[in-house]
Amino acid sequence: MPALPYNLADDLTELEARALEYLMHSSRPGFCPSREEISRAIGLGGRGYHIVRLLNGLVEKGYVRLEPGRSRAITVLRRPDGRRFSFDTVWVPLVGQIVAGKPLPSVGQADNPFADEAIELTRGMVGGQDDLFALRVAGDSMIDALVNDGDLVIVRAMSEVANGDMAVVRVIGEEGQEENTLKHFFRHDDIVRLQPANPNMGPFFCHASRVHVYGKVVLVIRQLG
Amino acid sequence: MPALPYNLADDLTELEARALEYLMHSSRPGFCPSREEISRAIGLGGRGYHIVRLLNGLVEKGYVRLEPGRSRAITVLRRPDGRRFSFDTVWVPLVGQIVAGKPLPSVGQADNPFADEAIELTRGMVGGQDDLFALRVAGDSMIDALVNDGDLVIVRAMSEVANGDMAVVRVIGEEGQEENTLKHFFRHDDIVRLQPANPNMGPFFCHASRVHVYGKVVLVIRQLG
DNA sequence: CTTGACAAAGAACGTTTGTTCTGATATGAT
DNA sequence: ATCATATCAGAACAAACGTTCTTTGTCAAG
Repeated sequence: MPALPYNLADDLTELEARALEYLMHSSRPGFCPSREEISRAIGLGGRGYHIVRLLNGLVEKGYVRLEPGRSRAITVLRRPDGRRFSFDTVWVPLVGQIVAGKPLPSVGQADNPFADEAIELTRGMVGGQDDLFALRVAGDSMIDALVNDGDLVIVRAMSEVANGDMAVVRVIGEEGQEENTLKHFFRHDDIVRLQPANPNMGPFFCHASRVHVYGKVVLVIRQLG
Repeated sequence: MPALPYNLADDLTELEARALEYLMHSSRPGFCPSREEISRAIGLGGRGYHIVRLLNGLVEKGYVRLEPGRSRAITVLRRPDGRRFSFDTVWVPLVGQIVAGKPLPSVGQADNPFADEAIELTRGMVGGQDDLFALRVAGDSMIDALVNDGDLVIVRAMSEVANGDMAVVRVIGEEGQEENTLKHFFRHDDIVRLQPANPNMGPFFCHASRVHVYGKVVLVIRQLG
């Protein structure tokens, strides 16, 4: 039995902890173990009264819930260390790339090669937030936001963000050129200050009418390997 | 029947789509519907041959998987719009902070204030990898790796990494001082080249005996919102 | 109207599952 | 050694489950 990566709550017996561990790691949609399977998994046999007592113990201590009258219906509520357990994931559509010089693709655009892709995240990572979309960063033009080529940026779509939020914005320059960036957003009356995440770099100021906000950056994910 | 928030794949019949919709939204760890429940949910009755045909259709089209010989064992593979669907998550223990000047905490250390924490990630994000642990970055000393204060670094524990991998390493200086960094790792005979992720910064060379590898960085996560 | 094709529902059957009762084994106190 | 207690395992039973066969109903073509 390998060491667990966390401390066990002290109200669990050895067998209860093993059963809970097994349930937590094996239970998924489409795979709900029966009592005999639990019994075998923790080194016991059969499906006799000992399993009934073991599961009742876990129920009374608040670790699992049994659906009465259903087979294979055991829901884990808390982990063996007592912390809440959930299995919630959300799918975030990958709407396209973010490139410094090009406009952002819109959701549901017909000719978007990314339209079919989506990123699966745990709900714990994005909170209960709605209106999320993902962008793949192309090029190293946003390196001052500590975001590099290939990184994923999860954005909550909103037209106005709070001061200090990291925002995906489009800046229209004096000569009409346009650029997307990721910056900390501060607005003082009609002047917007865009502050790079890299503390070694200075801010950029411009008039609010020249800044279009796509949304607030919720998460940056860099997959390396 | 309310409108679905996406377009249905055109290889699904009306009933197949309804059944898949029900499976996708009801299936969770601890709740796996039986065939009769599916039948009732889509407005039919009983558990006769029509349900067998319906499920076989979904299997043949690649939308679900049935575990042979198990009851209530239907895994959704694709959503009704054809996009991939999974619910797999893994828990990665957060073993502590990574600070430039301090040694890395070890897993299961008794006085570790992070010992109870863990990060839930989707399996798609880390592949099928094992021996993962998470570190919280403290301070901005690793900004040349595009990693800032508060970021989460998911590491696969290994004592040797391949050339080019982003690695968590400990460098022992000439005067005995030690430092943790995140760098791209290259080894040429006994000389190790540590290359910052930021292309604007130059490499660092040192003897292999002065570099201790903790593992390979698999994922960097920055939560902002 | 008749026929054939198809889908849904019901019946029959063997297996699985959960529950409960009972027996076997181990442990500890006296 | 004896007894009480606790725990695991097996047997018995009823309900649930999946499979297969059969029946019923619907619809379109001839």
